[in-house]
Formats: sequence, C-alpha cells, structure tokens
Amino acid sequence: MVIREHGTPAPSLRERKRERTRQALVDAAAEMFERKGYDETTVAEIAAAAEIGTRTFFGYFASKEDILFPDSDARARTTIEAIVNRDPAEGPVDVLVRALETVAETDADMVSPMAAVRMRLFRTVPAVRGKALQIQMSAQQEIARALQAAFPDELDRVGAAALTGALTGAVNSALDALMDDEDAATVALDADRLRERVQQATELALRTWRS
Amino acid sequence: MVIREHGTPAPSLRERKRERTRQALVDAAAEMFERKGYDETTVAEIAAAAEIGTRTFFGYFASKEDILFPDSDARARTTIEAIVNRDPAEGPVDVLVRALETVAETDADMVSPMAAVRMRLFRTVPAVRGKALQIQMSAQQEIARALQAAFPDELDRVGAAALTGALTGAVNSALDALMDDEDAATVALDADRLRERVQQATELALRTWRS
DNA sequence: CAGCTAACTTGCACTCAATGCAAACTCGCA
DNA sequence: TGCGAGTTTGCATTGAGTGCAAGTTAGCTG
Repeated sequence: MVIREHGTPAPSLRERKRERTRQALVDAAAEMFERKGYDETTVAEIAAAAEIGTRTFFGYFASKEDILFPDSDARARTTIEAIVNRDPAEGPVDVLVRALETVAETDADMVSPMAAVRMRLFRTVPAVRGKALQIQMSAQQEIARALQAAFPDELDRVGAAALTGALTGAVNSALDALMDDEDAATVALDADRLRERVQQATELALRTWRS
Repeated sequence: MVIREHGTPAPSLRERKRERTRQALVDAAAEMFERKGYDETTVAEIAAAAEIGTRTFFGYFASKEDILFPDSDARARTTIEAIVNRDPAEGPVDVLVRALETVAETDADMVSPMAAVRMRLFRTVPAVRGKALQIQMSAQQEIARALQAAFPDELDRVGAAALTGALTGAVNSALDALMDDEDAATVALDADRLRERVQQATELALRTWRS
C-alpha cells in the first residue's frame, strides 16, 4: 500500500515508471552539462546515460533545451494561483507583491540540482539564456493577464502589463545582482537568501513606483 | 562621384556590394517566408534566391532566425542614445518616456517589409516568437543599465529595472493589443498609429505608476 | 600597371537536433 | 486470457550550422 495524498489519484505503474525515467533523464543531463558543458553533450549521450533510446528522449522533452526547464511553467502557475486566491481587501499592487513572495517561498525547482546547472549555463550559453528569457517573458504576460482579470475595474490591460513589468523586472534584476556577487550554485541552493532578495526587490520597486 | 554625408566615410565597393547582397537576402527571405511559411523555407532556398552559395548565407547571418531581425539592436541603441542626450532638467521617468517616444518616431525598421512578415510569424511560429522575446528582454536590460548610469543618485540597479520594466511592459502590451485588433501588416506600415499607441501606453503606465 | 594581401566566397564533408514511420513491446482492464 | 491504448525503439531522412581548404576579388603600394 502506497501512502497517497487526497485528491491525487493513485499513480499507475506506468505513470510511476515514466516519472522515474523522466527524472533519470534530468539528473543525467544535469551531471553531463556540468561536467562537459552544454554544447559538448549530445542528446544521444543523455539518453544513453538514462538507459533509453535516443528517439525516446523526444517523447519526454520536445527539445534539448527543454530538459533544462523540467517544470518551466511552475512559477507562472503558482503566481497566478496566488492572485486568484487573493485577499479581497488588498489592492492590485499588494496582491502582486504577495504573489511573488509566495513563489519565492514555495518554488521547489529553484533549489533543484538542475537549477544550479541552469544558472551557470545561463551566463555562458546563448541558447540557454535565450530559452530562459523567453519563458520569463511568457510568464510575465500570463501574470499580467491574470492580474487584469482579477482587477477589471482598477486596471486595464496596459496598466496591468506595466505593473507586472515593474515587479518582475525588479525581481529579475535583484536575482541577477545576487548572481554577480556569489557563485551561481550557492545562490540556487540557498532558498533563504533568495527569498530575502525577492522581498528586498519588491520593496525597492514599490519605493521607486511611488516616488 | 558619389554624394556622401558628412561624418560617414565613403563606403568602398566591397562594402556597397556586401550591403546589396545583405539586402537581397533579407528581401528574398521576407518574400519566401510570406509565401511559403517560415519552417517551409530553407536557408539553401533563400541563398539561391539571392544568388549566393548556401555556405555564404552564414557569413551574413549567424542563423536562420537572425535574418528576421536584420537590425536587432537598433531599438535599444536609439533608446540609450536618447537617454544619454537627455534634458538635464528632467527626471528619470520623463527621460525614459521621451526616449521611448523618440524610438517610436524614428525607428525605420518598424515599417520595413520584413517587419510586417515578422509580426505575422511572431504569432504563429514559436521559434520566431522566442527570438523576438529574447531580443526584447536583452534590450530592456541594456536600457535599465543606461538609465541607472544616467541617474546614479535617483535610481539604484533594481529601481532602474523596475522603471524600465513598467514602461516597456506597457508599450509591449499596447502594441500587442493593437495587433489583436488589426491586421499585422497594416500595423507595421502605419507608423503614425504606432507612435500614437506608444504615447498612449506610456501615459497609461504613468497613471498606474502614480496611483 | 604588376603584384601582393586581406577579405570574401564557395564546395565538401561532417555533426547533431529533430521528425515521421512502422514494428515491437507492455501495462491495465474486461 | 487476450485486447487495446500508450510506449519504446530503430531506421531513414531533413535541415541547420561549422571547419577547412581552395579559389576569387577588392584595394593598396611601389
């Protein structure tokens, strides 16, 4: 008998197996990217390390880049969820700030081994940087949409985009600065420091916002 | 005797020839992307249409995507230039707003044939969307850096990122909305309407900013 | 103008990501 | 037990992108 949560149906053998393979791929890729570099690691090698056929890799990830972001929409999803479950007494700015803080507190992917590898590759491999920026931008747009839907009277489309742009811009910049100072791997694994920085960034953005 | 501007040294035959070939490539690509679609057009075909060898294409553009953005850093360059040549009496917010308006007024690439094709592909081809978002994001970061450098006392790094994020987010959203309403080609070629929209967006962002 | 150099062009061979297809295999269920 | 849907895999193929080496051309200099 497997312990299981309420609400999540029992994962079948198939699903568990698939999840295990998926994780094996991510781990293998992280290790090899770290050791040999991104461009120097081929999809065939990753697949071989996870003991599956090359062709099968593409049944798990649509592209080589995608394995770097195994749960790419988690951040946007959590943020939007926090916006939906907002405190009705709060205004748009506070709701968004709180949502971003919630993400910093709960995002498990931020402290995964792959996250550390990703941060290092972000600075050196154009393809990785590009993919990351793209995901970031899409997330920002989705969040803006959700925020506008939550405050149809207070915000119009452009206003929501401005607000979201300011806050995510601030958070990004703060994380970027953090990476300048310290080793990427350390940053990725130190969740407390991350959380602290996000909070500082949102506060600073607000001060700029109101001045 | 060729008429030439002051300040720009006479382009040599080599340079003129190279520029002509480059333009031929862009024109050929725009036409074929429009007619057959992006994925359905190969680099070899574009090169053949411009009457050069396939290998030579990569001497002009580093990748197939790059030909869609023949002057990708023009926008950032113009914006930063406007920040550098700012009115010393104005504060950071006004300077940035004015800089974005200047770009909307002078950006020649916005009304090129390739721009129209690009806008259409942006919505349908993931690779194109990705590249565009990536360029956009890099520009945003560069602009934030320039703004902070121009106002070291008023803004810190995170504050500059917040301000820049708000304005560019607003402008993006406004242009996006404009594209929803009308045909992409029309938008690209109607510089007046574009300019008007950018102005509306910055005004709206400011109103949100101050509320 | 002869001739040299550096920049540019090109073909060739090669690597690798990514996809379509068809055959084999396996879990889940009746 | 056996059927059907979901998975795995190999094979063949396409197309982007690179390194190299040989050829071509612009532009300069004596």
